[in-house]
Amino acid sequence: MKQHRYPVEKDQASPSRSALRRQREREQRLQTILDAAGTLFAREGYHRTGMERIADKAEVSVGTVYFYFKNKEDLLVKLLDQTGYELRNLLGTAFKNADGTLEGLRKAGKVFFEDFCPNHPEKIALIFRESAGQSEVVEAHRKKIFDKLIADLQTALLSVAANLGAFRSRLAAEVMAASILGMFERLAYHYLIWQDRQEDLEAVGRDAVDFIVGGVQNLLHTKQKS
Amino acid sequence: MKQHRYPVEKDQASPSRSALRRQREREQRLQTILDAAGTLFAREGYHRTGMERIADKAEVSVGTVYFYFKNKEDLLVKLLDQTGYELRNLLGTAFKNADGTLEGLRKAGKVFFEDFCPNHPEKIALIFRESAGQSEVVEAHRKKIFDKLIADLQTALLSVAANLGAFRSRLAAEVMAASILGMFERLAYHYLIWQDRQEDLEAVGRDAVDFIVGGVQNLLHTKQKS
Amino acid sequence: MKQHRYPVEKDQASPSRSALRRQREREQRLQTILDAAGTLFAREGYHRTGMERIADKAEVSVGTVYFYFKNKEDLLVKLLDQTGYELRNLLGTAFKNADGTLEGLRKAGKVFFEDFCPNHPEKIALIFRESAGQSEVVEAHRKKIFDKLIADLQTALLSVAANLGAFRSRLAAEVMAASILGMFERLAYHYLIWQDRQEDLEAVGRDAVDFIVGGVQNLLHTKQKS
Amino acid sequence: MKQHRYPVEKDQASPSRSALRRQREREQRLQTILDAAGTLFAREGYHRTGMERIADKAEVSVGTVYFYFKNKEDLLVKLLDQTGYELRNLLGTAFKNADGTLEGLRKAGKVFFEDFCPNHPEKIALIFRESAGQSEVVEAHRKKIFDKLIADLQTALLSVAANLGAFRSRLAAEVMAASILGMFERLAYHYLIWQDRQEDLEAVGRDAVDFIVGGVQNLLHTKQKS
DNA sequence: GATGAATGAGGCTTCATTCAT
DNA sequence: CATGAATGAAGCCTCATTCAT
Repeated sequence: MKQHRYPVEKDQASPSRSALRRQREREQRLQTILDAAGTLFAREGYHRTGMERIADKAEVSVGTVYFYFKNKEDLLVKLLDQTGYELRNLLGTAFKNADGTLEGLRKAGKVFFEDFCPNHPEKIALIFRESAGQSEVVEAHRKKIFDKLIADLQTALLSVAANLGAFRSRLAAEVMAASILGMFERLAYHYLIWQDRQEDLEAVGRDAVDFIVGGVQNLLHTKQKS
Repeated sequence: MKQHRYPVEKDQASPSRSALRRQREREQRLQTILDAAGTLFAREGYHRTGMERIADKAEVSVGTVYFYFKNKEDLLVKLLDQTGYELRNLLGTAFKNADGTLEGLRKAGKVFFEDFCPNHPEKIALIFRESAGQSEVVEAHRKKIFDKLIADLQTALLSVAANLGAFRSRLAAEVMAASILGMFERLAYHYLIWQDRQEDLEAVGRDAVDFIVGGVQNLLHTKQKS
Repeated sequence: MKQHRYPVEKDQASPSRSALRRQREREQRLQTILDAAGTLFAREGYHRTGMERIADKAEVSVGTVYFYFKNKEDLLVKLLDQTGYELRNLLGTAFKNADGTLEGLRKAGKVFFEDFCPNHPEKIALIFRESAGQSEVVEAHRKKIFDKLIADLQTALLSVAANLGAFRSRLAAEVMAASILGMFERLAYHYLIWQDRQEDLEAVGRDAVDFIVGGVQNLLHTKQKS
Repeated sequence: MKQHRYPVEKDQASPSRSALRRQREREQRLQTILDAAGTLFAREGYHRTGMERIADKAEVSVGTVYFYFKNKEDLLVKLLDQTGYELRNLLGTAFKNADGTLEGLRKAGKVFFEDFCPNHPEKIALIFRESAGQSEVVEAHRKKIFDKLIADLQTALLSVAANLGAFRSRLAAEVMAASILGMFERLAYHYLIWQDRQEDLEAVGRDAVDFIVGGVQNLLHTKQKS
């Protein structure tokens, strides 16, 4: 069954020029469709967006959408995965540039609120709203993405702890990681989607990071008072 | 066209006994339907739950559901409002019993993670998943609920600040309020819905509260005690 | 899940008059739809008949068709079963009126070619053409129907043998039963569907029966020469 | 518009060697596609088999299939014709080798049940199931094939009658011919497709032939020997 | 008030066929 | 000749909502 073949590298040693071009065009078209779907899902909602609308916006036929994607759900899953990957990359890079100190978290907050949010509000809507509770498959991907983000944050927190003293409780790192994600989620949604206060995002990010830093320090052993 | 009359109090000075009984039965039935819908929405998802399914579970006919609720969306909105009201009450009570100190936040965290979460996991699913991005009307209600919860938290934080010194930034209180809500949301969802770790909820709540306390202190100008 | 409820007897001791009427109307409507589908399937072919056409012909909406039948396949299966049941009844009755002799077969042939064929050509098309190879489920029902018809014929043949002497081979009865069914099938199809020679049906039936009688006798022990 | 040229013999007096090779390759490819389609139609059903599936199995592209065949229906028609031709040849040969006596029918039965059936079950499925009621064009070809088979059988029966005495009725020969075809059809389908009793096929064929012989004799005016 | 049969617009998906490369 | 991406009409089915009884 040769169905829904995603671009595969040719086995040939040197693919012909035209083959390369076709390959490129294929990926472009796939991304065009994905973008169209992403925009519409964020703007109109997953359920209220019909496949025909997506095809129209991507300037292809319905059949073409189905040539590149198994079904509507597949479209959402791919979009979700792409966004999750992007987000992880973004935060992961921030952590790497300042490992072992709280500087990593500061950078991550800054890049999230000052870069990601204003530039990709539709991805915020997608990952934090449209992908919620749509189907078992989508939910599974969502869980995986969130789990990975939490794991990354947890790792960053543990490397901080390695420098500044252990955490006071068994779950502290995991709880903080999930908390930080929750904060980012609700703050972005609150200031970007519900209220349109892009101009406040920088300040929000600063306060959020300070809040996080205070919270993290309070869960370290070296600190005494609570 | 038939109007959707919701149960209204009789204007009579002293309603007859049978009128009272009817009134009570009416409210009971309404709540039965609401409960059925809530359970199904949380378990199967809003869109995958048909009106007939709800009627069946409530042991009434489809027509009856439409007698009590304008439409399916109305069902979700009512459910959402009810849950929001409950949550606000719960947290508001916690704040009142220890106003002006961080003790209010501690109590709120405790009651949320140790009472609300384990007893109403379906309400967590409803308010944090099923009500997300279903329609403009639902989203508006959702926004209102979240705004109120944030406002409540903000008020509580400001009364803390009144005791312990002002916050360092204009937005601090609002940001912290939204952050706390986001934390509760993601933590509850993470530990209750995605993983089934009810037994950890207490510890999670403790760490979350400590995290919050640290965060709040870090955003105060003067920070001595809690 | 209270879906696709077929008319069920009320549990009440004495169903109200209106309930009885509704029940009757329900069965009538179900049959109306079934008839519409049967006619169209036979005339246009199962695959070339859309659900909308069926609904139109039955003067109901598409939704109503789906209220009474699970899906298009269900429609075909019910039709097939009904036809199979009818056919079995018809032949079975013929056998009963003359058990133990070849007279049963004669009667069965007569009733098939002179009653069933001219009166229900669309059922011939349905059972011998449209139901062939449409899906696993349909094929299973088809097999069951044919198996039963063959079993009935076999029983009749064996009761003949009980009178006139055993068959010469282990499989003889089964083979003859299937053969007779095949004969009826192809003859009906040939003279009724492909050529429109209703006027010949009677003669065809007579010859067919004589052929069968000769065949049966030739497989009995009592006869010597082959 | 492109025309669908079927491989035609070159008009040249002596085609070049390479032309010959090309011609051969063309026919091979055509047959490969036909075989792929035949297998899939028999196994999965005509409607449930997509053109892409056929192309895959034949290891060519969809476009290539359309180069050799006008459309999907054409594929089925060609397959059907091929099978019909094969079957006629088979039976015709049997008749020729023993003309004028019932021996021809015996041979035909033997070759059908002992050669054709076990070796080409997929062709049984194709001619007796998949080609039924698919479209007017297919049905027309099917009718033509059956008509020819019946005509052949009728001829054989009449040559028997010429030896042994006339048939008792005007339609007898035609009825018997159609009957025999129906018997073969249903028996093959019953024992080969529905039940997998290849091992019984020989015995089935013997009984069937005896049945036929008895039947034929019973329709002759004078009946002595076979 | 309650019932549940009926509605029909709208949604997703398939697949035979075409045609530029 | 061969390819396979693109097309889009057509099909099946769901389900929120209505309304006569």
